Amino acid sequence: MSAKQERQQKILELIVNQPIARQEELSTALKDVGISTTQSTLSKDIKELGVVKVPDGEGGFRYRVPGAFIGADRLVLQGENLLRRELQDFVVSVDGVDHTLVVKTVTGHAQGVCESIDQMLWPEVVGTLAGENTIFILCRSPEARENLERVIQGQIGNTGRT
Amino acid sequence: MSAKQERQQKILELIVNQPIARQEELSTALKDVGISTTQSTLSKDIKELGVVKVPDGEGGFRYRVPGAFIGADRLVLQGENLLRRELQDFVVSVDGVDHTLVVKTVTGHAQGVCESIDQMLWPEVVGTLAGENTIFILCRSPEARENLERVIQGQIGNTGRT
DNA sequence: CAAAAAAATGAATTTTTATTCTTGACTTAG
DNA sequence: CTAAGTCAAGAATAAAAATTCATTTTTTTG
Repeated sequence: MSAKQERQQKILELIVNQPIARQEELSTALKDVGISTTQSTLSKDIKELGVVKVPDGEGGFRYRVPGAFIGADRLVLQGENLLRRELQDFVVSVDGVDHTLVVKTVTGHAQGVCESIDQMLWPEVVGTLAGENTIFILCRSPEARENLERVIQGQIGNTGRT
Repeated sequence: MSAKQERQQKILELIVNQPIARQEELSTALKDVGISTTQSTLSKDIKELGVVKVPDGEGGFRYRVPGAFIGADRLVLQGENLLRRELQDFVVSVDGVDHTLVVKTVTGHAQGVCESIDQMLWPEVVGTLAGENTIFILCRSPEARENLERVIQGQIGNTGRT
């Protein structure tokens, strides 16, 4: 596991388990765990990981991993993070015409990927249907389809891995 | 409806329907709709609304309303926003001891509020149980309970309304 | 193994966002 | 009606986060 991967993994763990409001704080927390890095790098990590700064309802802020929870001892992905992984790992191709986007996956994974896509509740998505290795995504407009296509293509390319 | 409410409503609409990356952009978009305000005010609105800036997967950012989608023509709340509304509208009292938090609601709404609490996937929550007007929330520790209690109390107080 | 290419990193900087502080409008109690 | 209090808003500022650019490290490939 590369240094980057280790750091990013640790970032997720720290963020899930304690309220961290600023990147500097995160830097300090990482230092306590023996990982020393700069705000600059953390900003990039945070972007790659899809980590997000949310109002905590007490007048402050807190970084959150949208959809990650601690299962039996392991950090389990959900939502955007899960989807990103799925897209990276299982998607074979993305294509589409007019209102409809067609995503092909490794056989057996269309249902799973589709489920995650549904859960994103993208406003531009009207409905989805998955077979064994193909997903149809009906979008509100051809432009919406293009957008979504671009987003998914982006996720596939931009792995955040080493 | 106060000016503030109108503005905040419009902010949600704009953010859901178009990619907005910066508060200045939002300011411009609002101006186009006849609402003129400053970045300063938008920062406060965004915090109150729980709106969040997320990486868009294409190298940029976009503001999102965590869990809001367009139902049949109306903006429908979900997730944090729904929960906030529910807490504001239905919660009667919040109390607790040791690991367990007890939330009382208007009769008939415990299930609904509990559902939203579950969906938040708060790491500090071990499990929940709802009756008709009472929710039990079992937390990982008494401290976690205190935190959660504070968060919920905060939401109840901090209405974001006028 | 060496050279070339790609990726990762941090320092410095720019950009963006949050907050503070002040002012003015509106509300309420006396 | 007026004073005290609350709320909303913006200007200025402080704080935080993103980006650029130069450098180093790692990986790939010949």
